[in-house]
Parts: sequence; C-alpha cells; structure tokens
Amino acid sequence: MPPYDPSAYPPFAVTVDLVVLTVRRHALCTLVVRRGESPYQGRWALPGGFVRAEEDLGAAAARELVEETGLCAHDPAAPPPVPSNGAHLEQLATYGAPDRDPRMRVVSVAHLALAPDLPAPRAGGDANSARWAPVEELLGEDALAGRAEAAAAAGDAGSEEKEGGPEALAFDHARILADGVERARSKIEYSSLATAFCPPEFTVGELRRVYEAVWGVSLDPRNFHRKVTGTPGFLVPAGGTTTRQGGRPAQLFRAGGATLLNPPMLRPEV
Amino acid sequence: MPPYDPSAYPPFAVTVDLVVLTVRRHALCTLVVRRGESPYQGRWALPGGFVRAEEDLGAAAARELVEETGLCAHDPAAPPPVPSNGAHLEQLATYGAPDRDPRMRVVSVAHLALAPDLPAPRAGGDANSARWAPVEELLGEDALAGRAEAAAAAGDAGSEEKEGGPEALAFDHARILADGVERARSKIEYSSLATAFCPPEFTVGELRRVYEAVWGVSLDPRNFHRKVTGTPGFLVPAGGTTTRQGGRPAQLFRAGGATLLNPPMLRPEV
DNA sequence: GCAATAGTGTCTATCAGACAATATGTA
DNA sequence: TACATATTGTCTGATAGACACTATTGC
Repeated sequence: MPPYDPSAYPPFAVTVDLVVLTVRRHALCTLVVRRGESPYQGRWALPGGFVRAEEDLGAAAARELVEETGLCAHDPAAPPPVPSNGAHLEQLATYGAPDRDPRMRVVSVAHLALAPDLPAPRAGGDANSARWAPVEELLGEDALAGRAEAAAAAGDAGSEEKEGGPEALAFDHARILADGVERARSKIEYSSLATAFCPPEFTVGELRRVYEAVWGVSLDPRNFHRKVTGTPGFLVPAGGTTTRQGGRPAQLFRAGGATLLNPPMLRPEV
Repeated sequence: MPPYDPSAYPPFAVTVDLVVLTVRRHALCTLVVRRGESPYQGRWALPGGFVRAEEDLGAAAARELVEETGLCAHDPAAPPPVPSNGAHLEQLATYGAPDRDPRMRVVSVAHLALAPDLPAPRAGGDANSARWAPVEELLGEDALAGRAEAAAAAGDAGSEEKEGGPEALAFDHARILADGVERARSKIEYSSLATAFCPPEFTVGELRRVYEAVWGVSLDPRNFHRKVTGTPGFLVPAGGTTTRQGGRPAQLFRAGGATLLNPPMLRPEV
C-alpha cells in the first residue's frame, strides 16, 4: 500500500486554538495572549499552537492548555471519580478560510475549555503577555447568537484598525471566541457544565452567579435554588457550609454525576 | 513577512467527509459509497475528498455534496427566501487521530447534510457504488448518545472483520456517522431543521414521520399537530391540501422563517 | 438593630401528555 | 360500509415564574 503522492494534495498546517473561559468578578472572561511577532504583532490572540506529527487533536489542545494555564484537562470520555480542579475541554469547531493566515494555509481546530477562577495566567512568567479579558470587552455588547464580529474573519492586513479598534483580536479569533461563548451559553442550559466554572465545592449562590455571568442576566435566587436542587443528579451535598459570600451560611455541594440535565435550565427570554 | 519554514511544522492532508442524512420509508438513512482502493477496499465509507488549495472548508463540503448527490447546499448565513430543494449543510466535527488513515496524517473536517428523500444516488452513474443505508443497519440498535462503534476508530488493517463485520464502515466513519446522527437527533429538538428532511411543501403528518424516524419513537399525532402548529414561525400554510398519505386531505405547509423553536420539541424519555 | 444572603412556601398561568370526538378522503 | 389519516377539543398533572416569608450570619 503506497503512501499518497505528496503532490496529489495541497499542504496544510494544522493548529489548535483555545477558548478558555472562566468567571471572574461576576464577568465571563477568556484567556488571551499578546502576539510577539507579525502578523498582528502586539495584538491579543487566543492561545494555540501547531499540532505535532504524532499527536491527536484533543491531546494537542490539552497540551496547550497546560502550557498556558497549568490546568489539567478532564478527558470527557473518562471523567475523574472525584472532582479535581481540572478543566472541561471539548472540541469547538474548525476554521480554515484560505486567507485566515496571510503566511500560509492554516486550518485551526478550536477547542473550548471551561475552568474555575484561577490566580493569574502564566505565559512564560511574563504578566504582560497574557491576561483574563472580559468577553464583553472583546466582542462588544451584542455578542449573542454569533452575530458579533462576523466581519473580523475577513481580515486583510490593510484595515486592522477598523476591525474593532486596537483591542480587536488577531486573525479570526473574534469569531472563534464568539462561537465558543455561544457554545458555553447554550450548553449550560441542558448540561451540568456550569459546575466546571466552580471550585470542587460550591454553594447554590455561587452556581447561580455563574449562570448570571455567562448568560448576562439576573436570576431569581429562590426559583433558581428550587430548580437546581430539584434536578436529579445535578448537585450532591458536600456536608459543610460556608459564609464566604456573607449572609446566612450556605450549604456546600459538589457536582453530581449527571451530565445531561432533565429538566434543563431555562435561559430567560431576551 | 516571510512564510513559515515548511520544515517547522508537520505536513497534514485535510479532507472533508459528509454525513448526508435523509428519511426513506420511515427510516433514517445515510449516503455511503463503496471504496475502490486500499485501505478498506470494497468497504462502505462516507463520501468525502481533499480540500483544495484555495478552498474554504464549507465550500469543499458543498462541492462534495453536489458531486455525490446533485444537491445544492443552503448557505446557513443566507438561506434562500423561497425554500428550494437544497440541503442543509453544517460543520459537524473534526477527526484527526494520528493513525486514522494508515497512509498518512489526514485531518478530516466532517460535515452534516440533511436532505429530503431523493431518487437514487449518482456516484458516477454506478448504482453499485453508492446507496442509502439505514443508519440502524450501520450502527446497530444502540446508536444513541455516541456510544456506538467507538472501537471502530482503532482500526488496524489486520482485524477488519472484527470491527462489526463486513458491513462496518471504513476508517473511523462509524464514529463520525454516530456523531452526525446524534447531532441531528438533538438539533431537531430546538430548531426547525426537521423541515430540511421534507419537500418544499409538506403536511404535519409527514413532518411527524420525520421526527419519528430520526428519533426512533412514536409520537401522538394529535399532540404533535397542536404543538407544531402552535409554535410561532415553524410552519406557514401553503394553501393547498394533499391526500398522498391517504385518509382525510391534509393541509400543506412550508417551513417558516424561525430557525430556533420556542418552545422546543421534546424528545420522549427513553 | 440593620444588611446581606440562604432557603421554604404559595399562587397562577402555561403546557405536555392522555385521549374522546369529529371530519373527510379512498377501497 | 370500513378504514385511514387529519384536526379540534377537553381534561389533568407538572412546572416556571412571581413573590411573601422565615432563617442565620456579620457589623
């Protein structure tokens, strides 16, 4: 069985890009790194890198995640029996417009990671080269439903300043980020993924603030409590209580075994 | 701005594979083609091919779709004002395990297409080289939730007969198909995509049979009728009636403008 | 005391599911 | 007529959302 003739197919480079989301100070934030080289030198971009010759796509994404954040990714096929502080990682979508990188043909397999609030990014120890940026700041107010920043994917080098100003993300990363945010927003409706934003033990109020930050809405604390504690498999009591949010002590919970919520959480109408 | 040094990154080939679904005789079917060359010679596989040098991923998928079926793909970003008999096409996921093709490193961007029932496949006019196969036949009964045929991705050439028998799909295509079927099953819950399986004008009963075939369940015709006609934007009356299903004449409808259903259709419990 | 958060109870409009009854075609 | 499918209507149990009320901490 001979290998393909290399001239019979066009050469591609394959990369992984990461949309790493977390909730910090009641805002949905994503990890961005400063580009040190052309094109888009000095602009913020999603972390990512080349897939290695003998590396699976998910493994490449997990490697990039640990390099950028120190987070250990959960394998969705084999979640750990005890919730650790690892992150949820899943494939998001693949972006391969011929002109998305002016240097060469690059196909990027974007991945989505959800993580609890972390101390500070560690990108080579340089605090100026990586940060948690509120997604609202990067995408604007109308970041819902993939409507935001669609034009940014067209990026030609001559009009970089028009693509949302100097804070706009490099390449087509604004679109990738918008798609990742929309995926997270819809997925916490019908799955227990919102717990991936929480520490191993958390309160109902903390979980509610995750939903409020990701959806950008306010939820009734009483109905939320009734709903979330009444959904089988979503939460299991951890035993203790905490007052770290002030007020009356709140029970601590861990994520239950359920991955699909029935009934689902309902995102309020716009 | 110099291009990358080609030796600085591993070379990949990028392909698109298609999961084309339709409903035929009350069964969910997918298009498969017979492989004429090694590896997996003589086995059924999903249609697909290389992405060209200056071609976008979605364009490559649309090109393969028209080559295999003659179907014109709707651009999801700009659906036609009048429903034609084009197919719905969307990106599904990307598969890039290092050993998924024994000849070389191939990353495949799988796409999902939903189409109304078509006459017969036309793969070079050879009726023996392409067919509509019931997905149940290809994946077995437990094709839900991506559990089916996971082992098929491991495929080494020496044990082809163990991978579900001679009817098993080539490469990791059983997994791709299972993912596509699960995507379709969940997406018709909260979107109007089930109409993509119907001709331009269809009855409520025909739409119900689509749901029944895709989900593999029976639905109450009376509740279904009330639900589907009461969901705003889902259906618009086309004016006429038809008796092509026998019984009392049924009103004809066209797909309405809504893409997201509110409230969603509910898949019955298992 | 007051402020803040946690948690429970109640009411109501809505809706999914079960199913009776009727309408209108074909064999 | 018998049968098949379409369509409308009714009933009931479950629930989402609004919101009153109580509980328990820190200041």
